[in-house]
Amino acid sequence: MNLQQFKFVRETIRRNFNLTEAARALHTSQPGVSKAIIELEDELGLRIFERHGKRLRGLTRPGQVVAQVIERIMSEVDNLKKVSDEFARRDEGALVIACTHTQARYALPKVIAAFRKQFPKVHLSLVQGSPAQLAHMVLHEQADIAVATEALARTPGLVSLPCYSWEHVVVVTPDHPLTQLTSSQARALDLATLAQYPLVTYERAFSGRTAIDEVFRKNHVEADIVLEAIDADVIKTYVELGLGVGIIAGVAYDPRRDRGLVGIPVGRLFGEHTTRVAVKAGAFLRDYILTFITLLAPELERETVRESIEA
Amino acid sequence: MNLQQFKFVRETIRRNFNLTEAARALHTSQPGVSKAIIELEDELGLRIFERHGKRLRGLTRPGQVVAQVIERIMSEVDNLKKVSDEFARRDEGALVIACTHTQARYALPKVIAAFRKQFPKVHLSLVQGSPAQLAHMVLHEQADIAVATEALARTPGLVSLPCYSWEHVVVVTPDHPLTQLTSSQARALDLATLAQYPLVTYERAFSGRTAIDEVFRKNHVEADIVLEAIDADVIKTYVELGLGVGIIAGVAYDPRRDRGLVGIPVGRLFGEHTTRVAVKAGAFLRDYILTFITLLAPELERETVRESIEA
DNA sequence: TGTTGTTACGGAAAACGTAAATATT
DNA sequence: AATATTTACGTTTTCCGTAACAACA
Repeated sequence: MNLQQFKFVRETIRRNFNLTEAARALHTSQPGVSKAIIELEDELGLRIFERHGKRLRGLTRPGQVVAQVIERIMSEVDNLKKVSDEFARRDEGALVIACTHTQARYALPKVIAAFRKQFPKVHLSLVQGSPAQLAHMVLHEQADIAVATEALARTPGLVSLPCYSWEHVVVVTPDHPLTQLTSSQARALDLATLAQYPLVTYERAFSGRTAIDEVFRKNHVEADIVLEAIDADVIKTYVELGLGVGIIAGVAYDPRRDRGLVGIPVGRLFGEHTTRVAVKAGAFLRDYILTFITLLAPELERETVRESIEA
Repeated sequence: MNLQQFKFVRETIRRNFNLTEAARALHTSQPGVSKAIIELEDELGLRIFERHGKRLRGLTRPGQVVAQVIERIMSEVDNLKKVSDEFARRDEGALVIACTHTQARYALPKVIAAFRKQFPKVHLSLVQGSPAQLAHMVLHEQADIAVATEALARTPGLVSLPCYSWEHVVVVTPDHPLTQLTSSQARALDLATLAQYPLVTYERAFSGRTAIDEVFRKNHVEADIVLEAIDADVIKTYVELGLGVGIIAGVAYDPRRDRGLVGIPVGRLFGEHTTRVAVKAGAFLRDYILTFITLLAPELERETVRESIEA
């Protein structure tokens, strides 16, 4: 039994039971992978892979259990590497942040600026995707942390912590009838009034869109969503074009920068949303990642974060 | 990086940083162990062990973290072996039960009889000790499960589940004044009455002795405990000798077998106690171990047990 | 001075890549 | 026929034990 065998098994599963691809991915020969796996199977006295003749097709029942354990072992081995990196070069390394457009464009800039000042040697990457994709990236160690409002909290295998809360805001062109509302009317802006206009907002699965739909549904108001986009910049562009009334995340509207638009605060009409940061459960957190999280969520104590992740 | 190195590091720590002993325990040469560890340290780019000249003295700060991760890795590797055993010979193997005397003598016989019928090929061992020792045995994989009333629930690293509840019973010789109580008086047998007599009961740390002390203390009654023992058989023997009044676990008194004694039920005078079964957190549970636990605690669902342990 | 850890060295074992054979789609 | 896996085999590397050396207590 050795780590090499585990690595081969893991990669073979990841490459859809194709030994050739697994071997290529690991820069080694295909027969070597085959042999190592067979030797492991022999040592354990069971078949890990289901074979149709010579083709690997999937995992046997014991194989499923073995694969789970191997996955955990390799994840700990990865942790070992991270630990050594951490002690060798405390303030150097890479940080891959998986986030939605909203986070990348509106919420993270300040945090990242502060982080860069503290850890100038850490190489930063921002990768974007849908919340479900972000969760997947962290789970598969393609990203260190994910920042989003949806999906993270209910993804098994992830540990997520609350960062900050926000509400939606309605944006319209300066000549739009809704701008004529008195401020007290605006505060009470109701769904029925809003639903008189065509709406432009987020795609399903982004930035509280599910909550928006839910609110309309619960109040039996039919909303006419003429355009969906995954980011507020696109939404704002089409609102400026007069396509309809925009509903975007509050953080995405800045009166100084968005001169062509008027923001109408709607309070918690569409609920209060909590953006969360997620990391892989059981992952070793390098010091600068911990720092990044505390910058993101200043309310959280450093030790609280570490404990929640390790538990 | 390889499993061999991990094994060496783990064993060296366990043998108090004595490479020579570690090598002996692993049936290999001492220079080999030394070299492997140094190579691992070089690869990780850090010293795991604190060295005074050439002597290993302890773990460095990074070493502590590394050791933790290695411990987890090796524990998963052990799981892998158990998994293969499980699938190779579902109903063969060994089951080491660590328990207190009370459990071994009074609670387990029925369970073990039932278990043997179901898994005749499993080799059973009963090892006894104080609850703290039992916890230690399971934690260090010298035993598969521990059964006891004390200590298990609050030992970190263990997962414990409730089996059954019991109360204490007072035992006296047939000619003892307490036998003259009417049954209604007996039901209300109070501490003050009891404390008029010398008492014989369990040692600290056994079978709810802490609860007994607590009850006397809280009620400001001075108890005269003339003899302490770790098991009910000893206690009963001395009660028969007339040394005093015995307080033992309810399961340990059987009117048919204990002819020389009279049992006086005292209800929950000394509290209600829950015997628990504990296994090491994260350990892979072989099928027959799971069965044994469900025999011990018939109230628990099989899947509930598995889930509590894996979580 | 006895005990413990590291370095040096050489034979044995295993790891791994190439080539060939075999099975699958 | 093309793709994929296993077997065979030989080279290269790593492993591991003995012996010698070095440093503690």
